[in-house]
Order: sequence, then C-alpha cells, then structure tokens
Amino acid sequence: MTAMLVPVFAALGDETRWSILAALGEGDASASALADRLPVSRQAIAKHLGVLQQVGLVESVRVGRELRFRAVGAELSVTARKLDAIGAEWDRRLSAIKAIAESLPRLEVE
Amino acid sequence: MTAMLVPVFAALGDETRWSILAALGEGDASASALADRLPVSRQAIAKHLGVLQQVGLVESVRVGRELRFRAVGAELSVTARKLDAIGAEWDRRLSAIKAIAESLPRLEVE
DNA sequence: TCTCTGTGCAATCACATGGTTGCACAAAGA
DNA sequence: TCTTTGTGCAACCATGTGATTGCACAGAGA
Repeated sequence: MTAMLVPVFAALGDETRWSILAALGEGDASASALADRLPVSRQAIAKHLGVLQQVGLVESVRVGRELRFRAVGAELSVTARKLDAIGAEWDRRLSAIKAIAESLPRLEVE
Repeated sequence: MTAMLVPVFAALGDETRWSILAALGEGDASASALADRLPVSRQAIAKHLGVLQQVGLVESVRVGRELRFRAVGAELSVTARKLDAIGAEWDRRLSAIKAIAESLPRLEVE
C-alpha cells in the first residue's frame, strides 16, 4: 500500500528538486529555462525532471520543439493524505497503550 | 520554510526505514529486537534509527541497558499538512491560469 | 565470577546518484 | 541556407549511503 509512496518521498528528499518544483510553482517552464534560473546544468535538471515525472509530481507538454513541465499539486495532496493517516494511526495506538498502562495498578519499582 | 522538510522526506524515501517504522507502529522495540524481525543486521537498523531520530520520526527511551524506540506520528502529521498546503497552492495557481486562459478571446492557430 | 545479551564504534564495500562535459540532431528564425 | 536554440544520449566522476563484519564494553542473570 505504501509501496508506491516511497519513490515519491525519495523524489522529494532532494534540495535541488525542490528548487525545481518551486520554480515550476511560479509557472510552467522547460528544462533549459530552468537551467537559466538555477545553478545547475540543463542535463542535471533534465534528470531531476525525469525522476519527478516518474512519480507523477510533474507533467510535460510539447510546445513546438520545447518540452514544458508543470508541477502537479494533486499528487502532493494524495501523498499528504496517506501520510496523515499513517501518523494518526501510530498516535492512536500509542495513546491506546498509554490508556491501558494508566489503568493498571501501579507497580512499585525500588 | 521547506528547508527542514527535505531531510524528513529523504528519511522516508527508503523501504527499509518504512519496514522499521511499520514494525515500531505495532509497538516500541529496540534495535536488536527489530533486527530479529527484519532481514538486515542490527547495525544497519541502528543507523536507520539514527536517521529517523534526527528528523523526529522516532524517539528513544532507555530501559535498563536497552534503548527502546517509538514511532512519532505527530511529525508525520505536521509534514503531511505542509505537503498538502504546497500542493493546494500549486493547483490553485494552475486553475487561476486556466481561468484566465479560458476568459481570453480564442486565438486562431493555422 | 562467568556468561550472555544489547550497544557502540570503526573499517570496509558495493552500488546508487547528483553532477559534469561533450557530441549529435532537429526545429525555428534571420 | 546558415545560425541559433532546445533536446536527447552517453560517458564519466565524485560522493553519499545502505549494508556488512569485527571488536570492544557494559549490565543482567546463573
């Protein structure tokens, strides 16, 4: 269930990819356009875009001879919802354990 | 703002760490106990727990001579909320651009 | 005390990955 | 047509990292 989630997190676990996503958040752009704004080569950016596209965080559209990329927020929302559910489950179990522990007769520890 | 987020995603971008988190989700455990259940060495698990602890996804408590770890769901919830906000923002801008585009007189393309 | 168990630290290794440069090629514009 | 610009592909390199083994040490129990 969470299997498909891990690559998304791996993709999000890189600073450069976040700067790419941030740049795309202000409007679609091609790899070359991004390379003008960011301190990395176009090829490096193309690789990152490949990673992001593979996990659905960006989409690409051909415009003439250039490939424009767009950040896909929906994927983030889906991921966020799953994350929240998992976190809530852990805390639920934790508080359940706490409640049980507190209902027990106190054990004396010397 | 998102700067502290990236290490969390990097920590979540590994299958083994997810199995550790999943195991901890069913109850606190030490590195050695986890090594009995998972197909990796104790030292490898200890490293992973170090990574997870550094980003606040697990906490440790000394019980006698053993170190017990617990999954912290709250950190996931915080992360999930930030993710959702970012995703919503991207989609908001995207739909805003769409709305503008659709309100414009249609351009003829030959 | 002797033994077993759980940690901690270090060295090592293989592989993934972020980054670069170089070259080739196709399409838009002068 | 010639030049420019944007891609695509490949080789290469350095570093990070997931994982291992080995050893040392401290605490709990027989």
